[in-house]
Amino acid sequence: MERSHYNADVANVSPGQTVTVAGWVRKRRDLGNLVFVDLYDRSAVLQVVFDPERNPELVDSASALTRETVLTVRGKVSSRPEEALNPDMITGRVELIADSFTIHSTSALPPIQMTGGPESNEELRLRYRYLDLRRSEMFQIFNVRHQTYQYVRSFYVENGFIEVTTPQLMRSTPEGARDFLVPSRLHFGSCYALPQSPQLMKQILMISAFDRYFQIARCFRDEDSRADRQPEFTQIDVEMSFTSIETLFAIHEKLFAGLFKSMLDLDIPTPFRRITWQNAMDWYGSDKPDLRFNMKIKDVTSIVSDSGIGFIDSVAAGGGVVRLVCYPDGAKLSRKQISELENVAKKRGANGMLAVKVTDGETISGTILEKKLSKEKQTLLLEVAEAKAGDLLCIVAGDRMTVSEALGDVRLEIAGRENLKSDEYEFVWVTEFPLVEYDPEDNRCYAMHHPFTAPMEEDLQYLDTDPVRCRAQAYDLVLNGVELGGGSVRIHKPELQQRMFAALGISKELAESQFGFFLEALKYGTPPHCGIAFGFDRLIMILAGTDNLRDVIAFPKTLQAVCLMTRAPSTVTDDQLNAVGLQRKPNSESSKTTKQN
RNA sequence: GGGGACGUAGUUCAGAUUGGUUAGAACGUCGGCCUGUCACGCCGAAGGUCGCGAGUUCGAGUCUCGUCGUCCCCGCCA
Repeated sequence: MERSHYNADVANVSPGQTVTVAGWVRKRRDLGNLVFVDLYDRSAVLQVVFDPERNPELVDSASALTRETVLTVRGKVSSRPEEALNPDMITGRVELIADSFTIHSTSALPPIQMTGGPESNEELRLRYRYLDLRRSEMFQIFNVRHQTYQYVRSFYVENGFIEVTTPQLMRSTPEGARDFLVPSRLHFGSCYALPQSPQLMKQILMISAFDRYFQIARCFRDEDSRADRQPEFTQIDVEMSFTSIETLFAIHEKLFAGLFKSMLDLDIPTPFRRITWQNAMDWYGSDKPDLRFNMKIKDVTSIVSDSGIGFIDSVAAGGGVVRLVCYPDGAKLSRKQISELENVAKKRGANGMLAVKVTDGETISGTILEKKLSKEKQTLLLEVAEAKAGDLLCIVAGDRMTVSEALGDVRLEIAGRENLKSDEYEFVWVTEFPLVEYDPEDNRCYAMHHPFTAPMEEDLQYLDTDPVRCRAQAYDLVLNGVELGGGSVRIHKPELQQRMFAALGISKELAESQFGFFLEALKYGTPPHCGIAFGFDRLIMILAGTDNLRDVIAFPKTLQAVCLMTRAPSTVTDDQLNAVGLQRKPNSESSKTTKQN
């Protein structure tokens, strides 16, 4: 008895026909002699009827059909009586009159909530992931994921990209995230590293004349997890030769507009907006601005300085800035609510936040600003802030970066509280990222994107003397405050690559020993190329409408990077360790690991 | 590495401020009844190391300390 139809398809079968369906029992409703069984498969729920007038010999045995029993049922499709139609079910106009059924296996009582009611807690869901994934909500998410794989693949194929699989066992390289190491039996004491991304391999494919490459690649980073970060994740990885940022942007605008049309039936306008990194920081206090609402940060340094307000004057004298966001109708806030808002700013490093109520369109009240600032300057301040009566000005003073980031968080907090975010999907390219970042602890610069990113032509002059001043030909694609992906034009000349390493304080010797193979490759005719990579899991989160990254990964890890279903990672035997030349260290760290197993 | 929240029947939660009889509810499970249910209904029953371990106390789900686990944030994540 093999399945002839998925449950959902039975809705379209004409009554009287015999079908065979298979699935799991969701629920049995025993009305005495009349028994209904909800059978579900990945497509839908179908009501199976055991009726003493129509299949008397089966009614008794239907009592065995408890929750999550697996069975195949053959029966006749029947139209439901008028009064028994169920418009909430795909199959609600029909039901299956069972002729015979086979129980394949029964189920222990499921330890998680399978349907209806409040969802079980995530710890249990992850431990019993196979049951969790059996829930239709979860299947829907993975169907979205599946369709997105297919859409993305065919899009790149249609646009002349070739899919190449790059190795999972790679060479460990310095810079960037911590590597997951894979010790080797054949090379006693040596380790492979799992790729943080296929970065160097895809550039090398450009050197190999592949011209347009893509891959849906697995990546691994041994760093602490977050709500939107897993140690193991998937990215759409792309590289292109002999082309421009303009073309790369255009192709990917087409990809995302098409994908969102296909998946969500949404018309995303193209081209996407663009904003430089500096403007994103100044206006939105973030390198991944959420443009679903406006509320730009405004600079008022020149208006409020020299007003005899101590902390402001000293900030301005020290080269700092005074900036604000205007909280629409925020004057209504209680002292406590304002203090909570101030804490948001403080958490991001601000020393404090001045909250100023706008009494009418022209004056402010309740703070030192009212006393110290002239009428004209108050009016000017409100003009710049674009404030109206009843608004609240949230003012922060300090160095430019701290103020931006603090107000960026305040801006998001206000939008969250007041529900200011529209339902739109606001894509934006953030461009001209800084090339490097100075790290005072290590007294050196680190690449903001990665060390193979090309500086902007006009900033090349600063590369050797003042690299922090260089902007990079690097870009991110941001959607509603989520970083979807990022990329850059790469360095394709060995000399420039050497200068870049020097700017990062990486000696010739170190560069040679760590990236020698790549520097060598660059010598053999490297085309100009650029690329980008997108976080596939985050994209699925948005398409599936979930805010939990673990929901879009079939078998995810917890924040502690543990798989609750398999209990990975586990300790291994001394024999296994010996084989690869490793020895257990008898300290508290290793005994901690032992306890988990 | 640091900060915060949580952990009580199979599940979701109350009970914790103010320590005190036998730790409750709903859903689920099991048994009985029920021929058009689809959150079926009605009657009944079972089901608890209160995460774990110490401590304070005559007495701890409740207070203290430690520990384990999950989540969220900072650091970290080119």
